[in-house]
Amino acid sequence: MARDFTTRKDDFPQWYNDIVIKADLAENSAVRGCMVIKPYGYAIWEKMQGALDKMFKDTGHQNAYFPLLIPKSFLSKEADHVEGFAKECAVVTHYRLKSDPKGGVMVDETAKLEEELIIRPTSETIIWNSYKKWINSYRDLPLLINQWANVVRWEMRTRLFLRTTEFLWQEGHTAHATREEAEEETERMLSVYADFAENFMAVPVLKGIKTANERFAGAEETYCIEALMQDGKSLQAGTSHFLGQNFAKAFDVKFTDKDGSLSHVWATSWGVSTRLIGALIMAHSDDDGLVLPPKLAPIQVVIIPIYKSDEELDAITIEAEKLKKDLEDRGVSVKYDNRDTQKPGWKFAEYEFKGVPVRVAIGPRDLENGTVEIARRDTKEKSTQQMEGVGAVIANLLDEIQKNLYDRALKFRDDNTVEVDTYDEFKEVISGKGGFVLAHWDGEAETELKIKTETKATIRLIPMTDRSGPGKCIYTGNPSEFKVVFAKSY
RNA sequence: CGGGGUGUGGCGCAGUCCGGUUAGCGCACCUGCUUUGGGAGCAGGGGGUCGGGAGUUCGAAUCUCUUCACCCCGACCA
Repeated sequence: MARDFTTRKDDFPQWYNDIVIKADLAENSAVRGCMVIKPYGYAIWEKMQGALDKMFKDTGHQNAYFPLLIPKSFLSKEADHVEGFAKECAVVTHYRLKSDPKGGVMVDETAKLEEELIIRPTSETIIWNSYKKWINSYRDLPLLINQWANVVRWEMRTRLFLRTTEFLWQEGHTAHATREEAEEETERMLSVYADFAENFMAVPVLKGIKTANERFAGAEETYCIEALMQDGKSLQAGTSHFLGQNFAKAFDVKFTDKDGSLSHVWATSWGVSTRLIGALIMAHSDDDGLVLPPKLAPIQVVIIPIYKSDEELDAITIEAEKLKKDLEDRGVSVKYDNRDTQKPGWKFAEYEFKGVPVRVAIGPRDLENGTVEIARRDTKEKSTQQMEGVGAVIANLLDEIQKNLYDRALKFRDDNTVEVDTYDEFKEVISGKGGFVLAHWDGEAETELKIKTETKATIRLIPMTDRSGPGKCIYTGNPSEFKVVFAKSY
């Protein structure tokens, strides 16, 4: 096969980019920093949405939709929040254009907005403005809302899926009567994300708490899941925030409790974005292209006929359609690619690059022998199977691939997670093969920043469980209760 | 916003230093024939305001000025 894209070893960022482009997931658009998500890439997002949406509904949430545009004054109601997002907000200042004498159109300065609108970087403020109206009594709680939306954050540097100016995500926003309930919700949704990452994306994740430096602007506590990519860098795959009463106070959202007392409600927010597609790519794909876990693959099985004459194709099509029906009855998504415009070899390469988990080839030899050729994408193994009963074999194989991808990613993470006790060891690992590095830290934001400046590594999370015993901070030597997880990150 | 780079058929590039027939190559595209179990071969064909503007010159993709766009590296981030 002619190699016309980069390998991971050669240039990991370029490899990533080549996969996104060549697998036809997305491309850069005419708008700087914004991408076009192409049908195949969007199909993956739709699979993610489908699974997540069900998990949200199963945990009692409902979908709603709030405006894209937020009055500028709303953002400034919560001090930390505005400080965190102000630098990356797109602002709408006018509502009309007029024709330009020099040609084209220009902003009509007479159509200046009374109050400027910002394009949502996140929706806490516009949502809490509504919640004020919706919540009066303990009977209105808990309020469990999710929205699927696009948001805009004016980033300086962008990368397809990983960081773009506009991106798609879901944001959950909940209100509760007590701190405990809100904290439970925060952790519940973190578990939902971890469950999704591991069981659908086949990506093992660490769950934990962010340090103050990495905390969401306006949150009291930020929980996260972090996944290790093949280049040894960590990617934040989802966040869940305990917002305390910050937004309730900022937007004056109070409720009357059973005993007649009036108090501010407790809040959470949580989100995952199209960035997950980037995580998927960097966790599983190889030098032959994209590798998709069956549960998120838009096409799980592709059937390719190999033939010389129309008669041969007709005979193969009968078998192929039978198999397709059999698989579809088992809930498997199948594409029978009988295009005469591309050759079999071309199709093999194409679907391989697009990460289709299982390929079935049927040719004249198979018709004679009552067999099919099956190739799995994850290991590149090929085998010949009896046509009889092959539907069940393929269904099992899909499960096996799903599991294999997870096991492989978990092994990679285990192989790339080390504990260190000295700063020298720490620097050696971080500047070397990377990965997750567990080390003692004294809990000071300043220490974390110094380590970041010197090594580019940050604390990805503070473990919630599986904590080590006490020790001394690798940087300052001050006492530390347990080790935290460092890594370079996306 | 600093530093670097690139703009030439749909995509990727050569040509630019040192100006000179009709601006070339690969891929893709179209037609025909042969092919089809890992990106087929041969033959023929179509497609370009050389990013825009101004200038120098007998003559500009090439030199000068100007302008626009995009990419990469840094500060910020799901």
